[in-house]
Order: sequence, then C-alpha cells, then structure tokens
Amino acid sequence: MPENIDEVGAELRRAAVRLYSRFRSERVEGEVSEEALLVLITLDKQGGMSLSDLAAAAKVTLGSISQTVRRLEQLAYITKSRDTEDRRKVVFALTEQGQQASTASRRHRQDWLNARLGELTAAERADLLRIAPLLLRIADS
Amino acid sequence: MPENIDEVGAELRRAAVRLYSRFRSERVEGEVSEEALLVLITLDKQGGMSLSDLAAAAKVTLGSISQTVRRLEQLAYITKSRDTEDRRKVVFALTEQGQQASTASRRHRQDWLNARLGELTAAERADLLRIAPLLLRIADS
DNA sequence: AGCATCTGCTTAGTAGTACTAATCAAATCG
DNA sequence: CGATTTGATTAGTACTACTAAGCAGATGCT
Repeated sequence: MPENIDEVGAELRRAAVRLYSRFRSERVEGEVSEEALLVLITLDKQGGMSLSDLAAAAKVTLGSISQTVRRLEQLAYITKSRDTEDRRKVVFALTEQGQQASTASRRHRQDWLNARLGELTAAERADLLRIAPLLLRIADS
Repeated sequence: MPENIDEVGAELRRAAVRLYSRFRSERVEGEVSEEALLVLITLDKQGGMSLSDLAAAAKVTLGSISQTVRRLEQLAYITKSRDTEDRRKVVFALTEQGQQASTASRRHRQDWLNARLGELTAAERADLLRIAPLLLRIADS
C-alpha cells in the first residue's frame, strides 16, 4: 500500500525529532549529553578505540567526535593516550569516574524511559523490541 | 520480562539519536531544517497560528520557536502579522514560496526514506506504521 | 482613570552538535 | 629521501534548545 509508505515516513520523521528532543531534555545538570553518553558506552564495551574508531561507531566526522571527546577528557571521564604502534593515533579509555558517570546517567535515563515503557502493553513492548533494530538499520543504511 | 525493558530503552535511545542525525544529514543545500519543516507543515495544516501555538505544537519554548520562525520569515517562507483581536499576538501564514519549499523538501526527504522503507517487508512496514504513533506518544508523555 | 499584574513575544547569552576546510605530524610509498 | 596518505586538531559556520531579562499590549482591581 503505497499510500502508507508516505504516512510511515512522515510519522517516523516527526517521532524521531520528538524523541530525540525528549531524550535530550531528560538530561539533568551534571550529566553528559546523549551523544557523549553513547561514546562512553562504546568505550565501556570496548576500550582502546582510536578517534577514527569512535567517529565510525557514532557515524559522525572526525571533527565532530573530536569535540565530544575533548569535553569528556576535560571532565576526566576518559583518558587519551598515543598509540604505541602508530603514533598518529590516539587511543581512549574510560576512567573510573567515566564508568560511574556512564552507569549513573544510563540508569537515570532508563528510569524515565522504563516508566514510559511500563505503561505500554506487553504486545506493544514486543513490537518496540522488534522494531528498534529496524530503525537502526534504516538510520545506518 | 523486565530485562527486555532495559534492552528496548537502550536500543530506542540509540535509534532516535541515529535517525535524527540521519534525517538531518539528508537535508541538502537550500532546504530548511527538520524543525523548520515541521513548522511549515504545521502551518500548512492550519494557518493563522500564533507563536505560542507553534511552540506548543513543536513542544519547545517560545524562545526556541521564535528563532526558527525568524529564519523562516527571513526566507519569506512565512509571513508574520499582528492579531487584530489581541495585538500582543503574532499570527503566521505560509507564503506561496513557503508552500513550495515545504512540498519540495517533504518530497525529497520522503524519497530517501521511502527507498529505505521499500526495502523492508510488508510486515515490517506494518509494524512501523503501528509503532510510529507509539513513539510519538512516548516522546510527548 | 490609573496602577499593578499577567500574557505574548523578542533578544541576549550559553551550551551542545554537526559540518567543512585548513593545518600539522607521523607513517608509508615509490 | 621527498611525496603522498592517514589520523587528529582547530577554526569557522550553522542550527537547536534553554534560561533570563525586558518590552508592550491586555486585563483587573480600587
């Protein structure tokens, strides 16, 4: 049904803009931004990544991620060091504080979202779980 | 299953950030931003809205929408006039150019998204259609 | 009528994200 | 050993969002 495709697209765009803005606004004083948190999570899952690695993971340019990373370093949430193999590269690692900040932020944001998700029916949650990877696939295609 | 709730939340956050950034990057030179486009669409559906109306529709503050609207006015995509009943209010209307810009932008962005959606199965599209309003509900709750 | 208050909007300042382009330094290729 | 490529940084631009300060019109109270 070709008519529905347009429909889905418009709804999806609107939903993405709203959700993004909503997620941002859930951030409280002292917490890192959504994008920065994703960097922390990435480093948590796999340490020792270079700037290029982080840029690729976040799908942004080197310049953009460089800014984000600079802020995180100033907060002492991550450390930067030169790669011993290739000294052009910098490799990043999560600090103890970064680890804690990441966990705390994640928990806080999840609390809010979980409350919302809890209001849904089990079927709706199941739909969401199924759809989320689909959305990522669309975004990354 | 409480475990899945956390899962859904994390996926959803990541998907929202990515999708938003993807939508933004689809914008080409000369097109208005995602947020501005939503304003144009809002005015297209219902003209003569005040700044407060637009702020409420977009769920942002007056200051934020004021900026967006100022840019649109500079582009001559919308016109601003004083409400005759209450002269504190300003009411906005889409211009011919705004109408065209809106349609063109919408079509261009939809083309990209439709191509993505076309790659999905009918069942997945159906899921998306069902889920989109749910996402909006979450964002606006 | 006249002052106080409320309401609608604007503007300035801050912060954060993203992009491109210019630049620098290390590695690598010929 | 120069030329080129690659990794990263920085500067400049554009947008979005927020808060706070301030202005102007409307309304209410005495």
